[in-house]
Amino acid sequence: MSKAYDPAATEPAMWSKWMDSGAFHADPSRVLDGNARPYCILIPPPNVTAALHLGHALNNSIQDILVRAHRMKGFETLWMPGTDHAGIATQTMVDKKLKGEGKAGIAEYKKKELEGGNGRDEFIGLVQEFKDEFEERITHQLQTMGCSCDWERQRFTMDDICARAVREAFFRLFKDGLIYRGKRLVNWDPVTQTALADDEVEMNDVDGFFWYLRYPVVDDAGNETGEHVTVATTRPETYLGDTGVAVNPKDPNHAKFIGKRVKLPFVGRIIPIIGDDYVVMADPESSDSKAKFASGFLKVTPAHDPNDYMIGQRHDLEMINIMAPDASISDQHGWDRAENNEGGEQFVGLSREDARAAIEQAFRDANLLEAKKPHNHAVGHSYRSHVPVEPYLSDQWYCKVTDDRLRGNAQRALNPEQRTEKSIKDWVESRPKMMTDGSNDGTMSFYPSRYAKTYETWHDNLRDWCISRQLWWGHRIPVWFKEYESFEAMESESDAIVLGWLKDYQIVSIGADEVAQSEGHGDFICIADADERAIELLLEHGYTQDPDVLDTWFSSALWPLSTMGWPDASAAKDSSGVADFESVLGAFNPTSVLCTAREIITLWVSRMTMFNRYFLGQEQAGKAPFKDVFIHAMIQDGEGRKMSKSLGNGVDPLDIIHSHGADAMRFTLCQMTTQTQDVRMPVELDESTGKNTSPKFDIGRNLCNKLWNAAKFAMMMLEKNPVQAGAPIDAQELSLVDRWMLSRVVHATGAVNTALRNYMFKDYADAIYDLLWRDFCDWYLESIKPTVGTDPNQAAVLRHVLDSILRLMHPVTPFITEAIHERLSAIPMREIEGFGFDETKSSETLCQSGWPNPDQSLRDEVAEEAYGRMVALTTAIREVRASNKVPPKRKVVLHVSGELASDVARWSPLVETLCNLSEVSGDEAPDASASFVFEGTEYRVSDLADAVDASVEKERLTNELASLNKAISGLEGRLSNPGYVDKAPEHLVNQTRAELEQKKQDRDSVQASLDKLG
RNA sequence: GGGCGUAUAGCUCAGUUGGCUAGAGCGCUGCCGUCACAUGGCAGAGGUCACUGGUUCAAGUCCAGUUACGCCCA
Repeated sequence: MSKAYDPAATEPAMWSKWMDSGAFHADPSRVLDGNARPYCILIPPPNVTAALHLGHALNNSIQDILVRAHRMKGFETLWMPGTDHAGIATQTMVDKKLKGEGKAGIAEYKKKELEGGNGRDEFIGLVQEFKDEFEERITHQLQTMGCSCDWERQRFTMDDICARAVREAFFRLFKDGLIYRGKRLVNWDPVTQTALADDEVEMNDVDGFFWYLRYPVVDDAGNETGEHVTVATTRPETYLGDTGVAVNPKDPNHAKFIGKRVKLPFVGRIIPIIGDDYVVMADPESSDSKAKFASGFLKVTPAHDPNDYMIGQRHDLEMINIMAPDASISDQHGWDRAENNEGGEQFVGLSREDARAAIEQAFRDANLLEAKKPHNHAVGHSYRSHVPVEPYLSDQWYCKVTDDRLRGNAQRALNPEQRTEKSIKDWVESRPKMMTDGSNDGTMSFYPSRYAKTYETWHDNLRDWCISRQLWWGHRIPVWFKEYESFEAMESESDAIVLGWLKDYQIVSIGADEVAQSEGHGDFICIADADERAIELLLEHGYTQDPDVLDTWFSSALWPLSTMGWPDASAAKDSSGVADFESVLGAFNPTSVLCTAREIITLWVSRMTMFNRYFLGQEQAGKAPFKDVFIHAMIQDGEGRKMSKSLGNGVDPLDIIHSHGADAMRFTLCQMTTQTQDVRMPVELDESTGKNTSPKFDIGRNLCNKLWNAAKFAMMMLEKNPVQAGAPIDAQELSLVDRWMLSRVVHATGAVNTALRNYMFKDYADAIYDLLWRDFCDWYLESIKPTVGTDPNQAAVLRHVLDSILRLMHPVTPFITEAIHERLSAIPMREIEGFGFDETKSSETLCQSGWPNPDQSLRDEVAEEAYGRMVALTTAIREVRASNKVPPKRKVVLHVSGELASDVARWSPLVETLCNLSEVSGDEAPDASASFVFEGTEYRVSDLADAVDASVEKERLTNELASLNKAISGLEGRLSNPGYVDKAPEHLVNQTRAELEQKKQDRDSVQASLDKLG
């Protein structure tokens, strides 16, 4: 074995070994036949927009830890891999990339499409290429990290199997009335020209203004009365679409205006003044900025502001859209300028920014601008194009997630212990059927539990989900539309034409409910599957497919279903060639745990829960798609900033693997995964490679090197003194150090199991770090050096312990442990009673070997106590050696008598080895010796050097005396407090008394040594 | 404005149900070229646990408030 561990020479070979052995392929039949318990994790599919960064590395490392540990524990384990098409992100990225290369961007392809060309398909082809490239790159990254996914089952959210799930889901929701079309205000991105979901909007603070505009009051005949009202607004350009002015009816100063009318300057439109509680009354003294800046009059623009929209609904105000899709002022999209024009044309065609300036100027010139005050406020921006989002009236498809069948079931999925008191109360009152036996409710838990609250409150404030996107890259909405001349024509024709041909379909006709505000008459037909003939027929009869695509999260929400072949697993089997596809859903849904970051709770966790429960339910809702949801920390750079390309602080996992190795990266990330919400990773630029790195990964690299060398040494010893065959060894008959080491293995196994069960990844890392480094290397290997070459039982213990360490470490450092195991497995083993492993599925690989399974009762407290005393003695001797500057190589004499002398003799040769003693003597120490205190008694070491420096010795003892006196007075203080003696638990009081006694003895011994020095 | 989180050694973080003389790794200091490992070993220095009150025999830990920072939602 090489002197240092070389990951680059090891990792590819181990990966091939795993792939060849088929170790990662899950067999659902073993679950369905009752031969194994299932363990399943769905990968949060990374976007194909970019390569993975360290956040993904962390996310996937912990999944792999869980998956590998459970595989070794004998679970039938499936880790489902895949990637996400990430609609708007990928489309934008490709557009940018094309432009950057001087090629035609999406605008050109849109033009081509409008002109009757094939622009859409051509552009999608380019995105497809981009996706292929990144899918491959991401897959390569995951595999290089060692991710033990079932790679034969890899999915992509837009592949055929996922597409079938999307169509089926859309159809069923459509048929069940949970998808509807509505003309609503959406978050409109004027650059990408698509609607955005609420959570795709980022709130940014901007320095803006409040403008105070004066609107003249008019009489019944429309003539100005000379009065004015002043509205306060942050968006003066929207005044072109005002259809009312609102006043709070409780407003003592302004309520009298209710019922009057005003005329919009230049526009000429006469609009009513209405009363509405929403309006904030003016209060210049208020600390609330709304009241401080308010004038008491609120301009109401229902087509361009969500709050105004609601006011408009309440008061039946007109909705007038004054903008084109690019957010320029337009009189072609709802504003009939001809009606009462008094100069409004001057603003038409201007961008919203220019219009704002022009309107300010026009009002100022007409003496209608009362004031303009600076104001910092939050403005929604597109998370993609980063421009302010425009509330915009448009026809969109909505998913009625507020329906109890979706929202209610997502809420009810939550473990009742994690619900707040209030919600449990509501639950009982409003939903009496909840939590009855077999309801499938209450099975999902968050780790850490505080995230349950995020989940809960998000649902409380939920609004219907706008699922259509005006994009090209995504699942095309499976709805075909035809407009008819009249309602009668539609009824007679469409029924006759369509009903005869389509087997499974759903029609929603305009003129019914949600679509009432749309103009004209027409049918929206949704068909159940992609029956080519049916689509042809629809096209032949003048139907056209909706040009929009679905929000990416619609397909992501189906991930637990689509990856498992729902709704048609036999079709999935045929198209994928994976023979056992039909058994997967039954065996592995619900999955065991979802590992993700907190920003995803609302976007994804909730929606998967809704869909899984809805689509897998019959009379009652189905099960939640996972039992546990583990939310891990987000990685930030050293300054607490998110890692991002623009900041240049991102780190590619492959760079870390290159410099430190995959295991080192995984271990470090595991150790960083505490229960906090952010972890910091100081990033350094390596000048020699031009790549980002972080010294934090040294810890993992060092650990791997330590393991490598310890294993090298251990195996060298085992070759010298091979394990001898024989009956299982009774641990009680072993030497102290062997019993101690075995006990440490029992302890560590318990700690590891507990840590993993509770998703405490740092605890897992620390447990194996301590086991390997502190217990095994620092103490065990050092202790056995003189005996392991000759003691056959010790060889058996060493063989066993190293094996156990490899197994416990394998989930986090799979490559190096697999490589060492390859050599170790050639060395014979002898059983030690009670220290078994779980059943090994295939002894060919460590990754399929059984997990250590010692009975926790085998923890040897006696050995741990005795060895602990030996360690304490060793430490005391080392300390006195160090403070007297004894060279490490110098052998010294230990003088002990009484009980300790027999202890040391019994422990021999541990103390001699660990402290480098030439002899243990029962004789009185010579004057040239140094003292130390152990368990309240003074002992001495001699032959330290040619002479002992008395002043150094004196200083050390004086310091020790001071610290002992401090401790004694603290303990005495505690014991002299009657409250403590009376109220504290008895064992603690006794413990304190014993401690005080010990310290006093220690102090007396130290004092005696000092006195001797004079 | 509402919610969540964080504040402990120079740095990155642990610290379960209150029992602590507050821990780990890195970094720092000293010694060590030693035959598993210098990616190492031994020893050491370093902390008013953000602040102010409160509860308690006992507070890093529980409660209230303050300050600073971060995230999410309006």
